[in-house]
Amino acid sequence: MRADAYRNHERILVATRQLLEEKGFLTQMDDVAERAGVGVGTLYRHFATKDALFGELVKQTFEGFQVGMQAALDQARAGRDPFEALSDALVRNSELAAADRGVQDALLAANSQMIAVAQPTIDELLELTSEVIELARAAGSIRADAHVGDIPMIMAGVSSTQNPLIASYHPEGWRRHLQIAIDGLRPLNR
Amino acid sequence: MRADAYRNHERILVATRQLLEEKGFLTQMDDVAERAGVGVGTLYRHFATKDALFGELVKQTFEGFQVGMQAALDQARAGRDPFEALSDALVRNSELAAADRGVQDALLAANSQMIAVAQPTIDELLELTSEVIELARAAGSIRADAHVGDIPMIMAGVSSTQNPLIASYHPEGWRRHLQIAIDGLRPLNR
Amino acid sequence: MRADAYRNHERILVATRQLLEEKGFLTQMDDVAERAGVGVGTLYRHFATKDALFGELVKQTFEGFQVGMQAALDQARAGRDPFEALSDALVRNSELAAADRGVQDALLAANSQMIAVAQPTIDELLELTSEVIELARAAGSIRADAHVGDIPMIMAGVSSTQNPLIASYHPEGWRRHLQIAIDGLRPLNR
Amino acid sequence: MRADAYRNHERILVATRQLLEEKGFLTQMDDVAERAGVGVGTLYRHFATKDALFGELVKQTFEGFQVGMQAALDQARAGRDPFEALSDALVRNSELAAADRGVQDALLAANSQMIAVAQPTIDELLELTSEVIELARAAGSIRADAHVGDIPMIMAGVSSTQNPLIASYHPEGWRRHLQIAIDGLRPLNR
DNA sequence: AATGAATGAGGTTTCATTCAT
DNA sequence: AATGAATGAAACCTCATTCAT
Repeated sequence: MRADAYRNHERILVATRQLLEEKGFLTQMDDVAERAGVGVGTLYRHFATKDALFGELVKQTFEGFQVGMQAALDQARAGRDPFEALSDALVRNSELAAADRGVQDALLAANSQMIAVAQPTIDELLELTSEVIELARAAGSIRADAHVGDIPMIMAGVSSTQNPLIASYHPEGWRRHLQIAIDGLRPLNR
Repeated sequence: MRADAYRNHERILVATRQLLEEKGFLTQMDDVAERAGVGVGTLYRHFATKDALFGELVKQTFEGFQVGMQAALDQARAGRDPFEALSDALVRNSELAAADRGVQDALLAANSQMIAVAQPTIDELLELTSEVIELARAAGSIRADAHVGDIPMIMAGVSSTQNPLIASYHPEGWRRHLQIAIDGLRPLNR
Repeated sequence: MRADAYRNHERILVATRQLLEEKGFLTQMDDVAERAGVGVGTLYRHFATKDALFGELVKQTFEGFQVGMQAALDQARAGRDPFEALSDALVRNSELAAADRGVQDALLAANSQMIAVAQPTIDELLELTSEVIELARAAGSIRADAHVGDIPMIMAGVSSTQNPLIASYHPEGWRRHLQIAIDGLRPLNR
Repeated sequence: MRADAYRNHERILVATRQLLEEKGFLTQMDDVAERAGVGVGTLYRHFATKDALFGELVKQTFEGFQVGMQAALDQARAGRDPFEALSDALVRNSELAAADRGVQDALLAANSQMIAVAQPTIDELLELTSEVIELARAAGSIRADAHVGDIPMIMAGVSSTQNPLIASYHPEGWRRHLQIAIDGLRPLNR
């Protein structure tokens, strides 16, 4: 039964991700249950509330970002130019976000309940990011006034840029936006 | 009677803007009617649907942006450095957006019905922007590969960055984000 | 439209009373709406919550009791023996309660939200009752230690006694119970 | 194994009683299972339905009343004044009821399914009561028209009087109510 | 025999929109 | 032209009961 419960848990998460992609924030609990092939009751056994469910997905997203940022930190420690490592991580994480439009849109409309679920993960991500920026600053390959808070801002910018409405003016244009932001992070006398 | 109708129209718009600021997307038609001091029926006489109402506000926002961009174009034509004029316009328009969080949030979660109302205005704004960028490119004060589509992306990024959730890491940080983006638009060998 | 709204208000109240009688506390809002011939939305426009609706009925019940107790007070002031007047009021009010089983049952299971609606009316009723008891005590026709709190207790007792489950042992037996309680209120050396 | 099952049975009953006291009729089967330290499945193995479980508690309550009434009968047969014995039994049983508010409240809102479980016990109790009243009537220490059905009515009255909502006007007031009812049962020329 | 995950009908309440007055 | 009462399709969530392990 443990195996069954685990399977259901996964199916629920997958179903939610799909529906968020298809129908956006209008996704309903009953739909999720149906798509996952479970009863609503089961859905609520796994996630006590709609916010808890959406929050879990947001958390998973940030866990994905964490992996990318951790890799950047590892590379920087191993001798690679920290700014290059950071740039790559931002591109990779933006690709994740682009492939995960549904959750990104949910995040845009997130309320504090949803965020609360992911907060610890977010904090860890910021901690990692902080270290990478520190290394880049020490190496002189980033603006002297770079600040960890710049990164969520850039990511939020890129994400909003991936929104279909904006993207229609420039498909895949988020890559440019990110490039512009990355270039803007370089030392001014580059 | 015409004056009365006009007054109601204005009051509805003002009420919606206020409520969007206060309660965000949870704003309801009944709330709007009450705040505007009219019946729901009257509200629906002025705006056939919720999307039409919110769309009108979005349109007004872009009309505000138009004013700023027109000024930039006028200045550039009068001899000012086009990139400087553009930068100023972006800052001014971002300030407008910051002062109008409610509508911005609605815009972020907008659906195509809402956008449709503002589409002509958006197109005009892009046309103006295009001309400014052309002048800047001719003057060599902007990246050679600058593209009109970069601007809505940057504005979307700044706006998402003004969202309270992101802003909490960096209040007024959107100014930095914008600065980074502007710096990223400069020619690489600046 | 005001007339229509009033009619609906009344129909809702009547429908609720009927259903409370038929199905007891299991009565549902949808049922009430259907029976009243209105949409659920209309039901909720008139009563913001289930408790508010049930509470209104409870309040009406106590208003009925008030009429009876006021009559007793008037009679006592006009020279009738206050204890006789009180007894009659208790009998009359118990008859009302018997004819209103549904609301009585709801009252038994009432929560504080429901009671809150009727509280002012209850307080007024107790005030009236207090005055009657005072007159009876002055006239020496009631136990010297009679207390206003005795009356709600007796009424609660009679009401629970009208419950079908208990009543099955003694239909109309509540009259006896009330008689016993009234006799118990007389001065001991009667 | 038999011992285990018995222990579970008891724990379930104790848990239900506690929860009925704490949360009243909002008590849920899951709550009961958790408090009892068993799974819901086990709970349902012991009691086929919620009504069966609550009914069992009601039955236990009446078994307690039986003990008191049996003692009264024994005393009356042994020569004590039957009315005095009856009064004492009523007081003792009311004290039991007061100490067991949860079950009493459930009883007040009971449906026929719940009652069915306790019916045989109730019948036995009434039989005992009948005999005591007969003795009292023979001794002339009770109203000539006393009837066994008077007793459940009085007990129902006292119980409803112990309800927190009513009791708030007169804490421990049920003792008075009972006293008034007992006095009302006395021969009129006492 | 025990467990607890799963079920899903059903409960209350909301809110964009319509329509009688 | 204005009003606001009415509508009813959902939305979220609960909980007694079943059933696979």
